[in-house]
Amino acid sequence: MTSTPTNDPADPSSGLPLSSPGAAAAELADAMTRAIKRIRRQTGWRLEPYGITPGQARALRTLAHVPGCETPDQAMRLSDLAEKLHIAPRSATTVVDALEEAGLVERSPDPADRRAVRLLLTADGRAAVERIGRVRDEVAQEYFGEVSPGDEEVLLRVLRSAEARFLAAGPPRRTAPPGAAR
Amino acid sequence: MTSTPTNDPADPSSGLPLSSPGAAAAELADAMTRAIKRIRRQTGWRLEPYGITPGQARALRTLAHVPGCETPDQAMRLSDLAEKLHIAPRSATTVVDALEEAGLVERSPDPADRRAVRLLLTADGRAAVERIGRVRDEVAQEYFGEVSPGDEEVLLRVLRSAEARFLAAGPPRRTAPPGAAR
DNA sequence: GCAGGTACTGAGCTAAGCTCAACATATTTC
DNA sequence: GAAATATGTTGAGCTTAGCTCAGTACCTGC
Repeated sequence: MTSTPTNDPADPSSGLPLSSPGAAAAELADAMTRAIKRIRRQTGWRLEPYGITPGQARALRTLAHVPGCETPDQAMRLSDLAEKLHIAPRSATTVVDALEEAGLVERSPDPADRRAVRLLLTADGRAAVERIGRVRDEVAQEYFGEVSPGDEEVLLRVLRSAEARFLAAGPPRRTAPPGAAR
Repeated sequence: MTSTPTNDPADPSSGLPLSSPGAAAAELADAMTRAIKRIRRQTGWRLEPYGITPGQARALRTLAHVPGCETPDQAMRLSDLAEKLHIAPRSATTVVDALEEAGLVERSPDPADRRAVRLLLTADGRAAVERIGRVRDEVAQEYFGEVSPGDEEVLLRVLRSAEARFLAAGPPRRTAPPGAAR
């Protein structure tokens, strides 16, 4: 076995010879991608019987995340929701339409800006959020439950610091770099 | 720490006293979800100038992943690709149509089964795979580059063992549990 | 040598996004 | 205070990535 430091990424399930400097990091990303994909799939399946789609679950969790999510002067606006979900405001309208139809949120006029709409969780909405949380915890527990507390702490620390560094690096760029027009 | 099992849905972006048994695991899952989302977004943006969509990148990587991916008797069949991508065979047809149109793969008759089609990477396809790999490594490196080798090892070990346990637990169930029809 | 299964594809559908334009309301400017 | 401009939401219509169902070509077991 060679002892060169930066190759042999320990084949994940077979493998090409990888040697580029980010290969180990990429493997980390791949492993996380697989884990997350499975967790999301499971979670989606388990919420299906309740008529909650993954998109709705995301939206509800996002809405519930803001402290005063039941009072018309603190709850999110539709455009805030859109931004948080990384979708266009117009798309958020459709999401909210469905949630309102299902009785999980309520559009309420913003007392301070009559153009805007505040999105209040209904009682059913809160129940749904709780159910989502339970399912999410349950699935995550099944997947990561055997991880030792120490390892868990390492993971969280690493993920948080990577996240912080990423966020500190400024807003993510979306436009293509200059030279590379296809 | 209260021991009531089901309250405090625990906001995902700051550490709080967590109450439900899977909450810490769920936080791990959330942190990974955010990381992966950012990485995928970045990767997608950086491949855009080359006209490679995320779906194509996934398909190409999957195809390239099999050893004899250039010889008509070892390369993947369309149905294998579908299975690996978790999409219906009919949808794989469309994906492959696009890849073939772009000159990245070639449909080749299976010498052993004239119903089947083998998907060969063209030279351009191999170049694309390499580009994808480079971009992926680059992005992952930017995100996880500062993680110490020791931590990296912990992460990989944990992810792999969780994955192994999950896979060992049998094929994931897709059907809803009996009682809960909505 | 044919009955029934398997591999792919054509036609047509859905879900979840998008843009563009319209409308009502806010805010700023003169 | 009226006009111009900006902002929050929605209607109409499009795109993308998936789906099912049915059809055709091929394989295999009897």
